[in-house]
Amino acid sequence: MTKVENISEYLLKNDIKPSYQRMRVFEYLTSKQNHPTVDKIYKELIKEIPTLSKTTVYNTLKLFMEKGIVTVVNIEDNEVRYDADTSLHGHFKCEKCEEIYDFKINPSNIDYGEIKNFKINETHLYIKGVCDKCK
Amino acid sequence: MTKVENISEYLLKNDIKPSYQRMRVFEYLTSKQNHPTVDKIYKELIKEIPTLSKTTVYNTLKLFMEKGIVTVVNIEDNEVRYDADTSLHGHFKCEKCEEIYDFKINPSNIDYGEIKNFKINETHLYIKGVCDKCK
DNA sequence: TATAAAAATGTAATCGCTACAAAAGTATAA
DNA sequence: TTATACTTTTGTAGCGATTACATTTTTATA
Repeated sequence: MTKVENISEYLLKNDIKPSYQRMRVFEYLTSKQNHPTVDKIYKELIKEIPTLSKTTVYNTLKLFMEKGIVTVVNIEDNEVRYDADTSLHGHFKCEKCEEIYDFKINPSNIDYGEIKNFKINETHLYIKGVCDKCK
Repeated sequence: MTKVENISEYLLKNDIKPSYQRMRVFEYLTSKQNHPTVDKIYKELIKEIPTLSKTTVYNTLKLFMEKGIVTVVNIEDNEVRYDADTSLHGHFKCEKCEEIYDFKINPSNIDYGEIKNFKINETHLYIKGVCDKCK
């Protein structure tokens, strides 16, 4: 995604009041490319924001989702990850090192088959396998 | 997928003892094309198998997954669905009627971008939008 | 500075799923 | 058949992620 230079402005532009917690959560999402879980975000940020509540992280992510600046990454059925890159791209999860890689998708190469005429709002592609390092 | 004519044989072929409960769960998965949740399977089957336990449904699906005859459909982050069609295909979920449609994918049309050289074990594509009926 | 509104926090409750032990069913050998 | 071991099913208890909700804190406004 295009780098967000000024988080405060970016949130305002998306109709979100830039509170301290919201800015820190968004900053965490954009600076790390690890598609973190709620728990990961909470555990990292509480190191620097000792009063942070997990509920705040949940509330914040819910708001970000509603405003469309964050998407969910559903790769495993027992963990929900979040991604501040809302542009079309795929996710690859290595079954060995558990790393998640982003990869580009050429929109014109997507094969919508018999649902061509449906109205398409979101496209999600994820792949599991073994990455180059672990092969 | 190619229709499973004889469930008992199909399970045996996949190294699964065809108990009554297992056959009924598998039959439900193949006869309905609704990609059911555990709860849906349980609630439907208990009408005819009054002693059925939800744990059995969980155990059975876990076994089917391990043996590779069932895959998970992760479209929503708060519900896990199951699919007895393990061949490559996409899922479309209508945001209005909530129906899930299968659609064919041409494997050669998948754009693996910069992860071409990774070892690919599973490919999942799902799309959200509005179906023809609801447009 | 007072008041109202918004956001953050902490606790309790809910729900899906799993762990585990007991009961029921199945296969095997004498 | 009967005894024994093994597998499967069942029910209960427990765990962990998420949500609901009331309270506290912060921010905005008059």
